[in-house]
Amino acid sequence: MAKTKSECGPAADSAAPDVQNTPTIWERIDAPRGARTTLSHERIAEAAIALADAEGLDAVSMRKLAESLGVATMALYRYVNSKDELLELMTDAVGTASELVADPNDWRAVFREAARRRRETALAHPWLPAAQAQVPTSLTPNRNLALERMLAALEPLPLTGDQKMQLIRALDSYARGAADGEVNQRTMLERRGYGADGDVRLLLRSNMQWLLRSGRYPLFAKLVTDGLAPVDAVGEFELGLEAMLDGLAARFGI
Amino acid sequence: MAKTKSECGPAADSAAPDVQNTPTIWERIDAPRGARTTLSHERIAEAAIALADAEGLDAVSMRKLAESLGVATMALYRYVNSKDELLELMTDAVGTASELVADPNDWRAVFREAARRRRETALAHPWLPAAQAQVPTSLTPNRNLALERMLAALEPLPLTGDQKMQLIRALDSYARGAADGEVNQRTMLERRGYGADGDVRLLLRSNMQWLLRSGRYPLFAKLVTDGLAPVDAVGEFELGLEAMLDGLAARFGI
DNA sequence: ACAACGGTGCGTACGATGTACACAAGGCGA
DNA sequence: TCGCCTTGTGTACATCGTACGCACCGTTGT
Repeated sequence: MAKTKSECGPAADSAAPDVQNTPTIWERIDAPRGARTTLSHERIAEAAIALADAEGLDAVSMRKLAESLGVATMALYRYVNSKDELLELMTDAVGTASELVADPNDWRAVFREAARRRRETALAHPWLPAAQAQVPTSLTPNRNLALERMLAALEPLPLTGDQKMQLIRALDSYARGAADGEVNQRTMLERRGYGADGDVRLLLRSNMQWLLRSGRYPLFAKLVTDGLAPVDAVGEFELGLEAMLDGLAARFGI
Repeated sequence: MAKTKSECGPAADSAAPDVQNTPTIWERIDAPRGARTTLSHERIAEAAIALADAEGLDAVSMRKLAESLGVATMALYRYVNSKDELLELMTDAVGTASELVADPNDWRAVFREAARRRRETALAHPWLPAAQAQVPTSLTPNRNLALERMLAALEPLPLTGDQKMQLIRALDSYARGAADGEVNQRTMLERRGYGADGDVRLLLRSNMQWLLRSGRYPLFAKLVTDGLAPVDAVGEFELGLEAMLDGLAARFGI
């Protein structure tokens, strides 16, 4: 994206500290708005998410979104500076943290919950990984909330601030990778004609011809023909999650 | 994407086994081609990657790519059925596995190498995560090669095929998440005007106003004002990696 | 040597997209 | 009630992916 027409000519000195001072959408979003409020950031995000859930991320165009809101296309631009910002809005909005069930003092329970939530959100909104990859974001309200909760859980432990962040980022890396991977796989299954909750082995089977013909992957081929059990997605996610938690706990002595 | 004009009308029965038999590009790619070969999959992938590296993924349009190859736009479509397939080509081509240095019998060394390679590839081609998210792929030649190598490393161990796959996927999840996260962060830094290898704390500083004004993230705010050390990206990646390896090894008793 | 044929590259055209810009309209403070 | 600033509208343009039909050429069968 970033197809702004003006390309910002002579190029902004990329070393200057206060250059690029464009406030993020999150700083603008809380400002009170004037008259005639038929639209709102919330309504826009909600409609966009509904559209993406129903017809995929590609279907989320400014025109279609505006139409689904009963509004002219350009009206959206009073709330969003670019489509990228719309995506930012969407990725934040799907992560509304709702109530937490984990014991806030049990850090492993809190981390587990955060990881599971991330996975579930991604599976519920399969366009999420693509949106996040297209519009790099962190420091978004809901992500910060999750961060804050994890920091709270680590509060009683004897860790430096840097260590806490390392812990959180490591866990987050796993959760992100696992969630994205799973979405990836489901999307692939769907595109190839099997339902999103089909069996991965169907995919393997349909591509086996090519796999076997080039004898380049003998071990993998053997594995496939010997027969793999159906993948237990939740179980596998939990396994990696526990492995990561164990490994981190051991490494930090907690 | 997937903007094919014909939308495939009456809808293909999504349960039928041999429906959607469109061969992947990987099955077509090895077929011998006829006359006048000014183009090739390799040349196309190479040029596309160069373009993406130089000007970002958005700059990779069929027109620009064709121009950079000194060829008409539509010529590309003799090698690629859609832009999605071009992205598939690109994501596979950046992963050319080159020589392996790890002792092929030391599974941890092999896994480490695979994870590091993944991270390095993503950092060298920051558009990769976006491309992968946009066009779900696995079963691509180079990814299968990596898989094969890991399977080989696990060969001497007393594990079932399913366990091997679990091990590999868990490790891959971490590597993927960590790499994507790092790329994400660098891209953000760049967009905000700090160089890609700038300090994350600059980003925090520039958004602190908003963070502090809403007193919603007290712990995080405290962390930031107390001062965080500059992030050691490699060290942090390695830490999570070792934690994951330890945790997995323990869990599988290997 | 030559003809024909199938694979290769080209040019044009169309619908859709993001968004710049100038204008209309509608609610709030004076 | 009047003005004014904010919100919503309409039009226009560059660019995108790609369908379609034609031109070209290397190979192969005679």
